Amino acid sequence: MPELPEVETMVRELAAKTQAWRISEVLVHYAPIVASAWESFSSWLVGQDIEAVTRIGKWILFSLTEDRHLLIHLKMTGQFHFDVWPEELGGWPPHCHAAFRLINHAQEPLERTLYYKDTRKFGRLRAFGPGQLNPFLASLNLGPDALIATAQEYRQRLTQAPGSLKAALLDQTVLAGFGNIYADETLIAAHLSPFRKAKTLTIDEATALHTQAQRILNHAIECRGSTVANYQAPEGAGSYQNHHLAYGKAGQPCPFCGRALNKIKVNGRGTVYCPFCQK
DNA sequence: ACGGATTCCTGATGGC
DNA sequence: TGCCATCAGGAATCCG
Repeated sequence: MPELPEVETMVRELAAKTQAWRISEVLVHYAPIVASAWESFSSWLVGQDIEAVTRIGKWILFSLTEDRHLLIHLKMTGQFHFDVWPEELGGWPPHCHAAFRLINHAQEPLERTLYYKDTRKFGRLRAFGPGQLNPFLASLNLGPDALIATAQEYRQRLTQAPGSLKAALLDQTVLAGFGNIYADETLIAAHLSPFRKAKTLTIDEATALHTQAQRILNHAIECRGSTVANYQAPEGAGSYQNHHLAYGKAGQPCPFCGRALNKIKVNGRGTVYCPFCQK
């Protein structure tokens, strides 16, 4: 599922192919994916140039000219790919719900179409006009980015979070970017139990958690993310799933002690951990 | 104030 | 083999 490393990968690949391109036309094939006002959705976007593509936690932000923005959350199965406009394709590609026709005005009439694809249709697209983005972002109340936050910030945020460490890592208002995969991977690498009350983290434990999180998130970005189920970035699948220690490995030996990894539910999320190594 | 269930969705998987 | 139930999960929302 797209978490920080997957979203970061997509953002880099999207930036390379869309930055300085102009949105000339927008089509939406499945209306519920548009979560902002329907009437203004394409009008905020059409005719604007894409100045930057950035990541905010697990959100993807296209910043356009004239203080207009396209903000996307991929949820479970959202992804992007490039192709030609639906009419020229003879219809919509499977599970594609929005199409953005892009032209590069700096060169000869080059054009490409960016498709938003989402099998389970959980993802949402929002367009913002001038002055509208920041109030929305503020309402999300996102914590510091999991990749940028310091060890001290990890400790401050986590020791103020209610509930278990697993719940705290998944809570985007505590730290932004973790999802189920990297929460489990970070916890096992730091030898910390998902059940552990976040408030009880010691300085050393918070430091270890931070160290492992940085190592894992950066390594995962180098691998262009984890491809489990059907995640793909525009340039294809990632490979970090080959480095997973816990996620998807229930019943297999713990990499540290060799005893079987356990799978349980914590706050409704599948959680794989070692009952012996993670304290 | 917390955990838990529910909702949104579809495809993959497992059991019989 | 075929069919139905279950599961997967990000995050909002509601419920106890």
